[in-house]
Amino acid sequence: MTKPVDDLAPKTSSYVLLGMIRSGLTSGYAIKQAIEEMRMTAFWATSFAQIYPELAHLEAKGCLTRSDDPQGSRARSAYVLTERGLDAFLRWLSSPERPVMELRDEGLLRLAFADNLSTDHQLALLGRL
Amino acid sequence: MTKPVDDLAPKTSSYVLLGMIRSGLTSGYAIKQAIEEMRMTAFWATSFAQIYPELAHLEAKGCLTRSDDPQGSRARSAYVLTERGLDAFLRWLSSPERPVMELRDEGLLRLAFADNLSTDHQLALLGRL
DNA sequence: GGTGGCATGTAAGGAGTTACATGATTTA
DNA sequence: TAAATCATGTAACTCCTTACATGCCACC
Repeated sequence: MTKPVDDLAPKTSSYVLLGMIRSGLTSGYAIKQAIEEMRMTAFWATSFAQIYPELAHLEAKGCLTRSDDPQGSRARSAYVLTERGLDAFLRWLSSPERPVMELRDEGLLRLAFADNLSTDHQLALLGRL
Repeated sequence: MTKPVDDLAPKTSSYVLLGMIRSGLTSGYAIKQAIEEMRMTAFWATSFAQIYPELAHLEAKGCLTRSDDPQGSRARSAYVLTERGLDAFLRWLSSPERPVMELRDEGLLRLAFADNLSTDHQLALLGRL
């Protein structure tokens, strides 16, 4: 038995990378830029410290192929999807499982405890939301 | 120089506990229940594995005082705020810093990549949001 | 010559999760 | 008597963050 494709990229952040590469972005740096430019950070933030190790990991799992893509004498990597990678990505996209939806809102949390403050401090708190 | 009160409870989840105890809840179990009943999980989730160690930590820092509060022969702990604890809580509540607001929405993420699917799969995806 | 952008990465640690473990009490 | 609820906790792990480190290149 071969392992099911689902195991190749267990965490959602992996699929962000697969999807971005599928969209034609080739380097980690370009992916990070795109995530910010299209304001994907609003509902799925990432960092370089996540992206680069995860690209290596996805390559090791056979979801990506890496190649050198130097700009002059400045090194750059270019990634493309393998068939396995594309397959994993598309399976995730059309997976019937309920998608994760998590919110952490410190403003609402403070609001929930606002009865501990005086009226003017409560107003100030609302202003900071 | 004594340490500033802000250092006593650096993470937001600590203040949830301080606030709940301030509201008159005494045990970790009761706090967890209340968080779920008032649907605070919608914007700030927690678990027992977070609550119990953190209560011990806040006690060690001098923000809480613990006492035995058995129910029959079933053990239970009761916590109350110390002056330091109350002080830390109120400072957090009226802190001028921008409150943290983080969203992780896998549904929106999939939507952002929906152009990789056929029309009927796209519709199915919308149905799963 | 310095600042800012391009490009890739590592180290250390914090915050939170799931799963497990235990035992008493209440309710069906 | 079995299941649900009350009550507390630990172990192992994952994910993610901040801070750091390096070096090239273009522009002013």
